[in-house]
Amino acid sequence: MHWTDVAAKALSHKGDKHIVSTGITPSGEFHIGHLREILTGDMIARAARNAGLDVEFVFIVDTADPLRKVYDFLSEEYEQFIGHQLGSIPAPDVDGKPDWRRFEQEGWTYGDHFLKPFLEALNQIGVKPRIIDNLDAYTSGKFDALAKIACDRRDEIREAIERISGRELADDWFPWSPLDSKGSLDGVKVTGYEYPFVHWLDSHGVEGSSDLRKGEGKLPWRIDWPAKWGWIGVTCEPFGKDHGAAGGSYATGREIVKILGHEPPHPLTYEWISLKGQGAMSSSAGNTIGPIEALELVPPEILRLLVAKSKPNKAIEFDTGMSLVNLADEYERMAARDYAAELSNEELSRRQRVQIEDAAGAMRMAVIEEGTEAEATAVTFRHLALLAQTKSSDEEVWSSLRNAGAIKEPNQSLIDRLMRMRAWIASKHFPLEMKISILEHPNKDALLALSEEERSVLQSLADALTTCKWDAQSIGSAIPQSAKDLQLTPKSGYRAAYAALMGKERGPRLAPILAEMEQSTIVALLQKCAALVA
RNA sequence: GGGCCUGUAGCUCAGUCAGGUAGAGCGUCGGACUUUUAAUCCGAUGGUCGCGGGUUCGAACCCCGUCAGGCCCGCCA
Repeated sequence: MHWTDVAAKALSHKGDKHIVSTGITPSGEFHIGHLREILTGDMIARAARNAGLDVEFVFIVDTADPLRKVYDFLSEEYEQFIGHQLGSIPAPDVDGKPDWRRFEQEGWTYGDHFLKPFLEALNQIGVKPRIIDNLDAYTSGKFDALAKIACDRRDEIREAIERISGRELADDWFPWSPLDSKGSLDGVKVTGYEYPFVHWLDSHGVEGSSDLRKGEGKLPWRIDWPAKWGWIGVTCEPFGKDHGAAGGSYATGREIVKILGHEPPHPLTYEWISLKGQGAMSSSAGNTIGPIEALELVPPEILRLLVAKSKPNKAIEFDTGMSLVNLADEYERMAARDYAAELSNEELSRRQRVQIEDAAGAMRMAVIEEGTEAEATAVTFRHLALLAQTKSSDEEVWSSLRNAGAIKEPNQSLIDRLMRMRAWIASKHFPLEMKISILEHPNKDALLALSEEERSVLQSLADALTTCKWDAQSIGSAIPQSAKDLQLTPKSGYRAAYAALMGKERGPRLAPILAEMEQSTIVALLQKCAALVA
């Protein structure tokens, strides 16, 4: 059973109606690590719907969280906003300075700034959650009832946190962080509580009262989370391994939510996504890849497959080089399989059956449109990479594929793929290994690796290409013909050509590539090679 | 200090919850395809299941210990 189906089954034991929730703090650029959070939730929701449950998927944007520090991409002016809520401060402009104009005229906030591109990415990748703005939830009173319970029963909550996390809370700890006279959550002392007011004294010496009903403050994270579960009615939530450890916020949350009068959601802990060779992603270290950037290179269904095929507790290494090619080709192979037919084989061992079911499950989760069948495009990533590099216009790519019988007309997903392929080739991420290049000088080692017979073809090949018409078709027949003229197999001709022109044993189809180059350059290179081994 | 996760073929991982002859995909190697040689098809190759004990007729799986990597117990997907 695919991991999403395991989760769906667990949910079905608890009831028919479910709310799967995810949440992210928009403190900086979103990266593909965040995509795992939201895709994990989306996939569980899909699987649960497949299992006949009534499921809603929500995404909570934690705009009530404070700005922790002045990040590298922010100007010093943000110093004044430390401790202020992300949904109530201006967004940075291109220079990292607060954009007051948009803030005042359009209400464009820091949270909006980072959320917007992420929502666009979600749209592309087929995730359609109900979005909850956490700051709005506070100010509109959604947290009121549970915040009251938390304040009333603060001793029980304090005891739970201290016991489970093993840390000691300060004497003046209080389960509500009021906003101070300047709008900051930092350095505020709670001096008293009479519902609906929490009285406070701030770092400027100002006293005031925070109204729970109006969200003039927020619950600290370890209570904020279970309170969300409560008022939204969350029954399932995936979260990163940081929250999942013993003593972590899920452990305290599951007890606190009971104090608040609700049941804890079904948990699912997932591992991080890291960038190959660079460790965990972190905005401050600058080693991130944004969802938008990733989607410029990778088709969305392939990004989904990456998450779907890995069990949540497995760390994922994201790599924009060769692994991406392999992943994309794997998608094509998996899309072309007939899982029902494979499973109808009675002789399968339990192990083989599980592997087929998992592959089928991963493909169900990979498709963008829920409930549709993955469609194989009949063109591998490798082949498309080759065509994109040798054909300057898209039409030439399609006509090549038509001639090969791979397609009749390109469908939209193939058109998108070619567009992304071109972006990938132009980017720094495109692997050298995939790059097509014709040698400038003979590669002696490659020539010496040829057999005597193969070497003897070189001269014949040089001659054939000197006289041949310079188009793909003529070149294509000249290569094998030059070997046949010597009573050798076409293979010898190809091997000689690859060694001489690319310094490799094999490679992509040569004719169309050569046709794009100068005949005299190619012939000169072949002559040199022939002379070298003569 | 306490706890969680991970360690299985060259690589990526299933299989561990319900103990019963070690499984996939990729790669590699070989063959086929007499002009599309990064393609496709067929076949083969490949593992002291991190290590050491224990329980058992039988352990990758359960128990104890141990090593390595990652993470949590302030904030972090």
